[in-house]
Amino acid sequence: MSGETRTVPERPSLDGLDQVWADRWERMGTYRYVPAGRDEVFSIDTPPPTVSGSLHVGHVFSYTHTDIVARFQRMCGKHVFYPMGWDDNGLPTERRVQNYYGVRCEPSLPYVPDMPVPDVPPAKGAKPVDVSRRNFVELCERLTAEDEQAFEHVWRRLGLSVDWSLTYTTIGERAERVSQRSFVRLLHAGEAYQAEAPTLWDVGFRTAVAQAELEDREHAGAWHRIAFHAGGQLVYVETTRPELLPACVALIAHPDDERYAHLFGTTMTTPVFGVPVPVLAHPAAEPDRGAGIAMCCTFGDLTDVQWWRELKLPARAIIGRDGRIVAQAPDGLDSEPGLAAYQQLVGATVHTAKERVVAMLRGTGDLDGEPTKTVRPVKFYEKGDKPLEIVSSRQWFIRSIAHQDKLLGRGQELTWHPSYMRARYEDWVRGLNGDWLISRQRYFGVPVPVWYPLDAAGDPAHDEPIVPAEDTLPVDPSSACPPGYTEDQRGVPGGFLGDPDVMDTWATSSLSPQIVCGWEEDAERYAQTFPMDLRPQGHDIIRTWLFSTVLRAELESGTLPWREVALSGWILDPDRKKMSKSKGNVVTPLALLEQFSSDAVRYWAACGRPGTDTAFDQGKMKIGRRLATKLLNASKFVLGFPEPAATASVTEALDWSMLTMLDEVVAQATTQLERFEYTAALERTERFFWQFCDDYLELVKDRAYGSGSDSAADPATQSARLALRSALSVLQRLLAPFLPFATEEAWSWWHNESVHTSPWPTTTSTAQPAADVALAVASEVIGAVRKAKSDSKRSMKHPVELLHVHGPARYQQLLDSISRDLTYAGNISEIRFDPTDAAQLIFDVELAQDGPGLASARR
RNA sequence: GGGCGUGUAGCUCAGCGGUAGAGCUCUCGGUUUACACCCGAGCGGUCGCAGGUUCGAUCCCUGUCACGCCCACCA
Repeated sequence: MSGETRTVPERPSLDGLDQVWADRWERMGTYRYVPAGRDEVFSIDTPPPTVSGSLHVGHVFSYTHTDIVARFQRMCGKHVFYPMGWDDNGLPTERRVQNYYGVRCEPSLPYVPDMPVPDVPPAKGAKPVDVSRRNFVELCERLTAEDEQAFEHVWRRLGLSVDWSLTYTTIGERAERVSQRSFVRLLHAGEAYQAEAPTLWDVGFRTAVAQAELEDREHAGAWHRIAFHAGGQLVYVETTRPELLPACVALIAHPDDERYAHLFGTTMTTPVFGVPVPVLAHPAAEPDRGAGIAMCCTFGDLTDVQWWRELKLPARAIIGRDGRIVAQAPDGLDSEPGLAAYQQLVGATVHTAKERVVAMLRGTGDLDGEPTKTVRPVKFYEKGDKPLEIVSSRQWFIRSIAHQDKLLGRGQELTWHPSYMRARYEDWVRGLNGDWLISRQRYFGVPVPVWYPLDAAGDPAHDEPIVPAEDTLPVDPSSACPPGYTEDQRGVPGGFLGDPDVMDTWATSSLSPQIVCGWEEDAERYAQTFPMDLRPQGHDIIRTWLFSTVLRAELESGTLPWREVALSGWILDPDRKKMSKSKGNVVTPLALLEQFSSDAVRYWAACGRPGTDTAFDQGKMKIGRRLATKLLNASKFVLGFPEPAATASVTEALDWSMLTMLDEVVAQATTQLERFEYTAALERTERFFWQFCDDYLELVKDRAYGSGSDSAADPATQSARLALRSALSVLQRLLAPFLPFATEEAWSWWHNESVHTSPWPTTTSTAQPAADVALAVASEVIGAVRKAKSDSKRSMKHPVELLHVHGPARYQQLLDSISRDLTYAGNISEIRFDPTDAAQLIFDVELAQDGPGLASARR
């Protein structure tokens, strides 16, 4: 026995149920994972929300979808493995900690044990306080722990049926160990490697970023038409980045472009800086763009990188990691006036350098006309606020290009909800243009677990990394020593150096299945839960989280990480715009849950199908609240009738009919939930439930009360009572995944155990022939009677003298069998049936004479 | 430029080969002891547009327009 039966209240209410049941579920361990064989387990790879602020309605929306499926599977007898995770790793946390505590990470500083927590909020206008990396990480952990508590509170209140004892984080010890172990193995397998290469670089965060984290933004710029020289000959090039002129290594036009064909193979000189550069042909040059001839710089964009690589051009990098022009003039720029010009740019930002170069071009007369303003898409790091530069640096990569075909195959094996989302994954995999860059020049993340020996000159041997043994993980090479070295050898010639980088968040969160399933640490659990059953996630992170998780599982175990993936849509505000904080239209989830009740908010969420963007709609929440309240009232009403006798059986056509219809609802809802069509399952169940309340309950009331003196013995009364309770039991369970609080409350009025661990209803009724239409016909009759009364503006209680029914003879017997219920529900004195040739039933309703006499309705 | 999705009642959406559906809104009516956080009835649509297939098309095909999203291009 896991709970106490609660009594049916005088006036059932939703208010307060959320808290009562959330607490009780925790106490009773209702959602605790109970280990079982793989076939009996349903494991869910929950997306760990980023803990850098607060949850919003979009989270509530998508996590509810997963919970509905989890609850359904649990009731179907599955041992549901449903953990929650927190993504506290990475840049969003760093940024938040910087602002919240007013600190900045300075890796060169020593660790200060027991450092006092900075004042919160920091004094206005105060300069950020520099703290060591380890102290910075401690502050990150401190702040995320607070946020995680707040998040958990919301999730419990929403009624997510997660097992909180399984909670993981993406920066906890276990996650770090898994992340580093996988990295070390990939390194040994040759699937992880480092390379010095041009990489996309965010100058604000001063870190490399991956292809998957890019986004295009409209950025204002201007076309500059500048002259290149060869003897007396001029060629005009149009560029939006004149500041890169000193980084120019070639001029490039399309091989078929006759305008420039005569120049291919010749050399021209850059204006101002006087550097000779070759004129080359390459098919990536587009004759229609600008002047048709491009200035290739190292590096202005990815096309420059392509040309540089394929045409084996020299590197003349001029932009440093801080986004400023580096002091060292590039090779090839060696003329007196060229160097003098370059000196004026050193230390300048890209923006300032551009102005200065333009001024110089004006000075030498090499700027043709005035710059013409333009707005064009420019690549940004999705979390950054300055355009990305391309900087050459040493970085770690995981091979993905080599596995493209295999990854496409995995995409085919995976079941997608909705199925068309597969196309996005395939587009992404086909469009990969490089391996996955996983190293980041940041602090709060899982460290790259390698050291490098230092040679006699103190230079690191990057191609001979010292890799830790797996049983020593996790390690932080910035504080731990490699085997065979002592700490005093750190950074000295002949000693060692730790890799200063951390791995990108996705490099760890892509291992969420391995982290939660106990990979390499709990063989039993791993066998029970991996590969997992379901990955729910947003469609916006197919190219990041979904892709990278598939890749990691492929590399680690040669399998898919899960069987199915369910993509949720966006929440749109009522103006059909995506809801976002910046627009100020975000409502806090807790306020909604309090205002409408958790069940009501869940109902709204359940109305959004997988992959479909859904409007934020408080009207839907009101309807959900109405449904939940109705369930309480209807349950109270049904349970108010005496229990059916032990010998009771369903004997009446109307009761049979209702139960037969309900059977069909069960069958459909079950199939739909198995297919993640929870919206359809809810709609189907809800529609039946309202017919059950509006028509069946009204029809059967009198019979269930038992009007005669010996009512309890009347089989018809017993039939009604039995049918009512049977239907109620099924309906409460069908609605349980959607409205866990109201259903649990109403279920507790007559059961000891939780509805959420009760078996999902099955189709069991032994329907009698022709009984299946009785309720439909009865509803039709009642509808006609109600319409007649409504048309003559009478109360529904108003007596009907005569109900005259015309129609096919086969309805005679059916009408007889339900006439008792009909006469009560419609307050009808007499029902007369006349067989006719008509295909349908026709009703003449004769109201009692107390004013305007006869009304009739035809249906 | 490529791909995907969506266009059905004022609103939110279901239906996807056989006489247009639900809820909300609106109008009218109802002190019916499960529920006024309620109940009943009604108004409301050439199913984006144009062709085609079919006995028959909202549903299938082709084209087209509009909106949204993803990807690519970014000299």
